Amino acid sequence: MPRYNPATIEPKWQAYWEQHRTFAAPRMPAAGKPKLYALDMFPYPSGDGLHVGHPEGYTATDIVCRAKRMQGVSVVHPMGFDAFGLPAEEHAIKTGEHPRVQTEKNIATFRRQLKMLGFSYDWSRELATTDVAYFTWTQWIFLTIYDTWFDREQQKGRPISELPIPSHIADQGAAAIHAYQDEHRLAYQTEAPVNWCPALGTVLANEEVKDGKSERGDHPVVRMPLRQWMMRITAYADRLEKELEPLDWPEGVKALQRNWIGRSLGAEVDFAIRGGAKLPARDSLRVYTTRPDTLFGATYMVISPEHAMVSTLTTPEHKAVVKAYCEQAAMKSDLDRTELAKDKTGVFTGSYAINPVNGEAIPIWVADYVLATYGTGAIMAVPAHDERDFEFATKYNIPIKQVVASKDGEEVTLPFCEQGVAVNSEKFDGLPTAEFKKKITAWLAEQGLGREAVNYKLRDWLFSRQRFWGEPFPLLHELDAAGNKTGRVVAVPKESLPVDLPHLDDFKPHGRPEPPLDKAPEEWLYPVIDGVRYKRETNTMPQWAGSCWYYLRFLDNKNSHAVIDHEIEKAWMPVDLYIGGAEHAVLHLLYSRFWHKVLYDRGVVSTPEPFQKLVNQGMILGENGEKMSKSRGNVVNPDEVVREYGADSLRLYEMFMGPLPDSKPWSMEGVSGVRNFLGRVWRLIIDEKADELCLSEALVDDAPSDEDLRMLHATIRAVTEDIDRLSFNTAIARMMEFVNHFTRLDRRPWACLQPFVLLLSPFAPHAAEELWQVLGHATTLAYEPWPEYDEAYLKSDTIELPVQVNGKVRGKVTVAADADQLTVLAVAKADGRIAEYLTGKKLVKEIVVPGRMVNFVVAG
RNA sequence: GCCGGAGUGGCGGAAUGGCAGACGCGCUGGACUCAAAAUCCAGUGCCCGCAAGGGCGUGAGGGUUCGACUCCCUCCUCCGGUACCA
Repeated sequence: MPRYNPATIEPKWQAYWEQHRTFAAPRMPAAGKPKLYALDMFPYPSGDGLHVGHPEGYTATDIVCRAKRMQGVSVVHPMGFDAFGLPAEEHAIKTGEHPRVQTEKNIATFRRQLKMLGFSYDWSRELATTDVAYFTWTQWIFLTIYDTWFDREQQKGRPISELPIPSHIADQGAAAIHAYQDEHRLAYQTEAPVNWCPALGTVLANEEVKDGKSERGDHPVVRMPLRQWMMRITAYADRLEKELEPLDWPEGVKALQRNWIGRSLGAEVDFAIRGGAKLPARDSLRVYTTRPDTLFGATYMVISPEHAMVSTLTTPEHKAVVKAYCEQAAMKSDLDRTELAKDKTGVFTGSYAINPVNGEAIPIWVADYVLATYGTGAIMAVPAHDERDFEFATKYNIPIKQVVASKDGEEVTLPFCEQGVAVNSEKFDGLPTAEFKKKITAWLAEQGLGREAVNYKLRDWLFSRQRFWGEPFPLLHELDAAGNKTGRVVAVPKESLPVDLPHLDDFKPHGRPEPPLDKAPEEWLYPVIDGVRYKRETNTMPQWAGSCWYYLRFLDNKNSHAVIDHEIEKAWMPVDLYIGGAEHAVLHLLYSRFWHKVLYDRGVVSTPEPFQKLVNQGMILGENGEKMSKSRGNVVNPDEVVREYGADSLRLYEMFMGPLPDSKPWSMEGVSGVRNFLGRVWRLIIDEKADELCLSEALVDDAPSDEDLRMLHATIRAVTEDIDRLSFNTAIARMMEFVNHFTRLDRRPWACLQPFVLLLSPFAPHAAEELWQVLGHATTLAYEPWPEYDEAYLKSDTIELPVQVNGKVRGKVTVAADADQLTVLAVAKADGRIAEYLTGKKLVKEIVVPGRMVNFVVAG
């Protein structure tokens, strides 16, 4: 009867924890105690339910939280749902059911599954990004960002009311001032291309488009510009890069972020224009280059098809060709312009630019290998020292002029893109690249022809979506008497939030590229305030919005007066441990950091960074070593694992598979292995053959032997340290050794087994609680003091040392643990086999590593 | 191409300058049983050997060191990310 049966004990303890609110975290960390904010990346509640990948990171944080509570730390460990998302909206389009219905269902499934796994979340802090009470504050933060401009001098976001207004603007009156402010806000409007699918009557996300066709239905998709909201994340590029440095994050993730931000240092150079039909002499073309030292090798210029000067630079005889080329380029998607079109194309404009360093006239081309959105959208092309320019110049027979030679004077094959020394560069010849860059940049600056410049790969963040199921923007567009937008945008006052989603009769696309909220009822869409008629903003926010700041709301999720209470924020932030998938290494973390920095600048939060320590769990692969997916048929369902083996086994197995950050394949036999371990733990303490649940007869009051104590204290130390290192697989291995040792004994000292149950409890909390109860305790072990180890028990009187001869182990000797080196050497030499190896040889060197080994180096 | 991570028994993995393979799976043998399951005990890198013992061995090659899975150099393979950013 009393076999280890997770199916009964797991629900029992889950109910106990819930009833006793065992894991409710205090509003503020306990005074005088250290705090721990341990956070899981909250899941998107998909219709498929929990995946076995989810509990991996969740178990890791849970183990840390449970151990830390027992170590007297104030712990907050919340969970919630990133619940906006496309699938619910698609379901709504198909069925007419409100996306909220499907979303709530999915959340209920996720919640049930998470509870089934026994995580010690404080469920009273639960939130979903789709809760109106939550997105009220998402909208509040949006308005704060909207109300902020970035002061470059102070490198800080400031209220728009503090934006200095130039007098020539102020002179033009209120409308001009308003427009000027709008240009400087961190949230601003622009025209940006979207993927419009006429057949589906909707705008598609990039990932919904495959080869210019819709993924669903394979209908043609066209790119068309649409009014969109952007976030000026580029203003924070420098800080986002620099403030990454001190964070305790994986180096790989930091590198990814740095790379994504892509800061580069170079120079802007102005090339005067010559030969254009109607060009005044002062006109010039500005380029950005990271290699100003190659200026003497510039043999042509390229502007992107979207460059503002395309038409002015095109001479009449080239007009038709250039126009055709630009139109064609506009049709291409980003993908077509990069991957699919490795072959470079371009057309000559008919104009020439004057190279400022040598006065040479060089042709200006239009080519789509130059991006409008990077640098100035124009380049000086140096085919000898740039692969792309080399390819282009070769194709169009443009001269290639070498201006950098290798440092060692060896011949180089062009294009030569490394650093070297200058040649064919007049008075600069012989200068090493780095030095030349500095000199020429200074010279250009002196001449007023250029200046040092920094550029970023990072682009501003396209923040609007043409979707229903997202947070509405709390913004109004003023309308004139004719019902047209005046261009003036007004924020909904923060006191009037939330702006809830309107009722729609159905969710079918209305067939226009404008967002679905354009279908909203008049009374929602056209509010009248103080006699002025407005149209609401109908774009909605992207899924990122809700996940950008949820870590703050967890700390004060019921607050109806503020995003978060200051005192609470100060006391709990930052997040001390953040665990989640590597797929969020760039965007989620970057966006979140950006919002956090704005909130920091605006005094809402007190730390410059939200996440102090970050860990990415590895991917769990299918039994065949491939990525788990329905199509591969190798998906493991956590419900089934729990039914068959129990939640404790699932938790333990996922931690035992290997190091947390590694990818590792699933193995049901492995699950069965840890299930077996839990059975052994059970039998260590419980009499399985008795009719009633009672302690094993082997459990006795005997004083533990030295060996028992050594095992216990070694286990305490290893498990404690391994939890701190997040090295859960080795912690479990050490507990298995403990169990192997004591299983062999038919008299098992109580004094050793009881602390062991506490060590096990963060990993297999249900089994541990049950054992703890059988051991005679009336309440949960969740706050029992964590066992401490005593060095004294770890020491042994004698130790066995391997003895090497020339680095090969040839014997072992036993010596007193505190034996000095001479004694150790003497004992080692006296050993029969070692003596054999030493006789007749010349002893060159003797090495003793105290407590580790002895090595004799012999010759001859 | 570039950036990041990883290559160790039949398998998952351990050891971050000091006995390679902890722990688990699998496999083999034994105990218990009428038998099986369950459980418990023992063994298990490869090669030679009855054994004692010896040789080989951490993707490949080189180097540093008394000693290298671990540090350095060159290269190969796999996984993940990214790609005309001038």
